[in-house]
Amino acid sequence: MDTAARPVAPYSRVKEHLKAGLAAGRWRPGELMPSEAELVAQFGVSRMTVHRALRELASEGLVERVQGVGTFAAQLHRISSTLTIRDLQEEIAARGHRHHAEVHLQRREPAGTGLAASLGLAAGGAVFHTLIVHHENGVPLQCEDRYVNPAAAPDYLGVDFSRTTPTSYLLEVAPLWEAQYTIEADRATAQEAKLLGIGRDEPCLVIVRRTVSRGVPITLARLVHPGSRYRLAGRFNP
Amino acid sequence: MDTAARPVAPYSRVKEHLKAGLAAGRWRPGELMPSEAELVAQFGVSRMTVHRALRELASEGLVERVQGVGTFAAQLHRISSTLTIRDLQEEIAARGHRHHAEVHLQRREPAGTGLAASLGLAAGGAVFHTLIVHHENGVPLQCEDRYVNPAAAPDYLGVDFSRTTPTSYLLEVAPLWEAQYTIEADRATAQEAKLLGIGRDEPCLVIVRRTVSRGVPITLARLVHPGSRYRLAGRFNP
DNA sequence: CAGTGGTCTAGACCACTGA
DNA sequence: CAGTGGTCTAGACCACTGA
Repeated sequence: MDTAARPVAPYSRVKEHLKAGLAAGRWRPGELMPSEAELVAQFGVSRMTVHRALRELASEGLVERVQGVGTFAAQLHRISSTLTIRDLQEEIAARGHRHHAEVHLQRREPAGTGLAASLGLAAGGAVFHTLIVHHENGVPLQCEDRYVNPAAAPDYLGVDFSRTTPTSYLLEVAPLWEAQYTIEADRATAQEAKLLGIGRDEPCLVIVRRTVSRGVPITLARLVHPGSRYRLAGRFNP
Repeated sequence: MDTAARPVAPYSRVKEHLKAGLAAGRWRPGELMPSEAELVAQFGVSRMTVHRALRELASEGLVERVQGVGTFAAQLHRISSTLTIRDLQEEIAARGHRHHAEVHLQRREPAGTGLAASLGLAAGGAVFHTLIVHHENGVPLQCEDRYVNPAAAPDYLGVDFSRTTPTSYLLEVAPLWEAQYTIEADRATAQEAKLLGIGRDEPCLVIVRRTVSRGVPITLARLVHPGSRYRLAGRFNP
């Protein structure tokens, strides 16, 4: 047990002091806060130290800084949250449950116009397509309909997706990526309902995700989950 | 137009260099990366400068640092995304549309056991309850069923929620807060379906959010959106 | 022109790790 | 004990803003 109180770093003291002031409403949103020079005098620390405290508050969205003008309490009406999304296989394993995947489709196809545009392919170019159903303890949890840019993952069709997941494989092939996604409630298609073993009317949580790595589109995926079996959880931490 | 190429800050150059290396797979997840001293020699900058670059990469989750040991390429299997949630009224206004709210309920009630526990109230204590339907251009978009801790917002029952939203009001009363939430697809209750003007079978996106400010529970809200009218969007930025 | 924040340096002391 | 990262300082130069 580490009960020995570690001395708090000065930059952290400054940061917590300002945070507490913001929490107490000492500065209204948009109001001018103390300058670096004032904080230097108040805390008796160097300017680099208060600068770090303020820079971190800015990156957390708690204050806004304008060069030549000053530091302002942030408007808190835009709130960004953290939604941690893990690889499904890993997530199921972490619950101590058994994961298995049924691969229903894994082939090359000609890409339709919209799909080609979305993946940056020439019109009518080939695209890789997989359709995989993921099970947790034998119960279908996710229907993963995925298109992959062949240039980004040329060996995609040879991978055994009963052993690894496309997400995990693509993360290895294209290590750093960005993604945009939408989350909505919708019905499953007839095929998805059949694969998931649910009724046509059952609400599903549908995530559509487009992934880009170093400017190159990698993959477009539609992930359909029975609403009764899956939910997302997250937290705000302004 | 600011086409005059602003000189890139040295800490930023170091950071981008390491980022590019990670993107190119120069270091596999878990692998040891160059030390601060090596980067100082390589780039000819001071240690504070490379330290800042590495600290920012660590806070973005791209590297992991262990004092006394070194800096390692991060495992990228846990990905956290940014989901920006704005006040609904503001979001609708930003689309250039008209927002209006129907207040169906605004009263004090005895809290049930589970609710009292969730809001940190004594069993059987009073709780504030509002039921509000938000419309975009006259179409019901969100049914907001909300319970509020009276201690946190004593004047809540006197607020005119046809003019402001509970979210916006509570942000003013309790400026800094944290929230946990879940997102799922479900059916609306009979009452919600009626208020939203949808069928009992229509899939809905349901967000349940519990908010805490300075350790004090503030509010518990169930936000129900017709799946056909609302979706969430976000992006990953690892 | 005074005041603001953005950044960098060269040096320092420290805690921690593993050989 | 050598090497690592965590932090701080005192000073500097700069870009930018608004009076």
